[in-house]
Amino acid sequence: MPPYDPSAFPPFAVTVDLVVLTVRRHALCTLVVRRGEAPYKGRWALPGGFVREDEDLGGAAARELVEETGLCAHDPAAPPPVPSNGAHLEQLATYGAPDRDPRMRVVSVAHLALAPDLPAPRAGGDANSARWAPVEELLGEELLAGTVDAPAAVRGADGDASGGAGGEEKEGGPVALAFDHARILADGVERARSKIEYSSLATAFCPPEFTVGELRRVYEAVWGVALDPRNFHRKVTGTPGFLVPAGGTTTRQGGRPAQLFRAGGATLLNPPMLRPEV
Amino acid sequence: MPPYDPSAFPPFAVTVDLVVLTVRRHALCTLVVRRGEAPYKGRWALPGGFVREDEDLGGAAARELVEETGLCAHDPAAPPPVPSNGAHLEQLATYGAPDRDPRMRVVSVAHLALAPDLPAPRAGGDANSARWAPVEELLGEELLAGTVDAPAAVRGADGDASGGAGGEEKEGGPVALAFDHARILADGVERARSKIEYSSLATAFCPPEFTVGELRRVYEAVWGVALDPRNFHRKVTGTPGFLVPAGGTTTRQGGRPAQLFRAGGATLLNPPMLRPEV
DNA sequence: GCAAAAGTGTTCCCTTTACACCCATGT
DNA sequence: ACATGGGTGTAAAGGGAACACTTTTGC
Repeated sequence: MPPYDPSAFPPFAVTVDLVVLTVRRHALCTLVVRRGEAPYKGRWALPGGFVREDEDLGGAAARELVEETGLCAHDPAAPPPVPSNGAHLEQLATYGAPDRDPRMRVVSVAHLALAPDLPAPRAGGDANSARWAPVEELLGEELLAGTVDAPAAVRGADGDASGGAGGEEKEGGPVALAFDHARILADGVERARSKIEYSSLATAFCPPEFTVGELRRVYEAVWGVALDPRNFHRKVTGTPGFLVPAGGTTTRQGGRPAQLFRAGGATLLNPPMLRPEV
Repeated sequence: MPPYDPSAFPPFAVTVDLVVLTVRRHALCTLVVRRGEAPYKGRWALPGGFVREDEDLGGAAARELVEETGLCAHDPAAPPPVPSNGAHLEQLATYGAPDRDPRMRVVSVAHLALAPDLPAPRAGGDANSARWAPVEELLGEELLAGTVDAPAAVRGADGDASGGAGGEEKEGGPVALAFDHARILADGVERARSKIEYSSLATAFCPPEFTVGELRRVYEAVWGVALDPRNFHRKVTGTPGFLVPAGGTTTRQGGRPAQLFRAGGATLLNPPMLRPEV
């Protein structure tokens, strides 16, 4: 191993990118911001920014999350600074292909955040430069692709980088995310989909007090399947420590009043919730 | 987001560190190298090195793996350059606390490699500066600690960094790994332990052809439990695509000749192998 | 009354588990 | 013969899937 002579290793810029997921109107959505500069000017991108000189990676992600959404995440690795607001934040993966940013060598440590339904994003005061986009809109069939090859949209984006094609995009059509953010988003969605199987993470999508039906609709939105309400109810209420009754009831979903619950202390779900085939 | 002016962001050094796991004599072992320089001079550390200017993160990890072990990893993300030798390589997590290296700001992208039992490590030709160490020796009860707080050994290592305490270590006693490598190793071991539950990853610890009993002993070594040989046999041979008969038999374990198998194409094990409680 | 959502009970079936038992080799 | 590990059979217990049915609200 060479000594740490500054000329002995190449300097990198290190950033954090955020996959912030939430469930809105029965659909899994992610926060995207519109780029104001080249490359990929005018394209949607995941929020993110540079890691500061004296900042931990998780701290940088938590800071970006607050800046973009006002959410205070509950990061178990960094308890002192941030008051928990119920949101979940964890490291996802790191992306560092040499050509992922045409300007320079950037390594991005992507983080995954799960948040309850929020009113509206605010990106530095500019309202219409940030939005909650359904992931299905951003990732067509790419989600089904394995980790073997880069998704087609990313390869295409590389081709016309900073060109005219990415000028202004209309809502409704399929949008291609900037950089390799489609890959990052797909990885984040897959992480969330698999992790709610065996953990209590799905409660991070819910408000502090929620009903069993609301929790079930989270699973249905994230997995894109329909679950049997009766078996689901038995499963989650029968797992000790998973849900604790909050005391009240609500009829905000219509029908018979439903008991309100809070997330219990149990973080692992054993045996896991089974995701139906196809 | 500020423009990519080199003065607008702090420069980082980016390294890859490797958690190379193997099973030797019924024990889960990892590859460690002895540090020849301060800080932590004389202490054991995970192998690793700088990411080069034009190199992918996975490529850097594969290069380090070859340099340290001669293994050619099968990285599904980078098929063209490296011929597969059966070893498994995947990204683990990224560690970037500001003070994790006292000399400068270093972000390390840790990777996890699983390898079959190898004859002996060679670290740049220096034989006794690298060894396979049982993970139980390197991590006492820390494995049971959650991700909440840093393990005690790491905090202690920070205290007497580059001091006299780490001069020469005898074999047999508990050793404290350099930097935050105890945390990285613990995370890697936990990843391996959980991932063999629901994937065919345990076959990466075996030679190309292996018996059901040998595969079972891998599970037993990684999990540290005893499994019922009969039920294990039924489970793995009954899962379609998991194992394919190689045609021959062997008596290298003694007793009745056992059928030889290869790893099948099935990469996911469903339903998963259940890890016994405690 | 009727629709809608919340819960409960019950049956069937598949998997896991535990263990009795037999098989094929080395010494 | 006997120890050792490989492999099959079988019965009991547990959990998931499917679904009939009751409960409690709003309209």
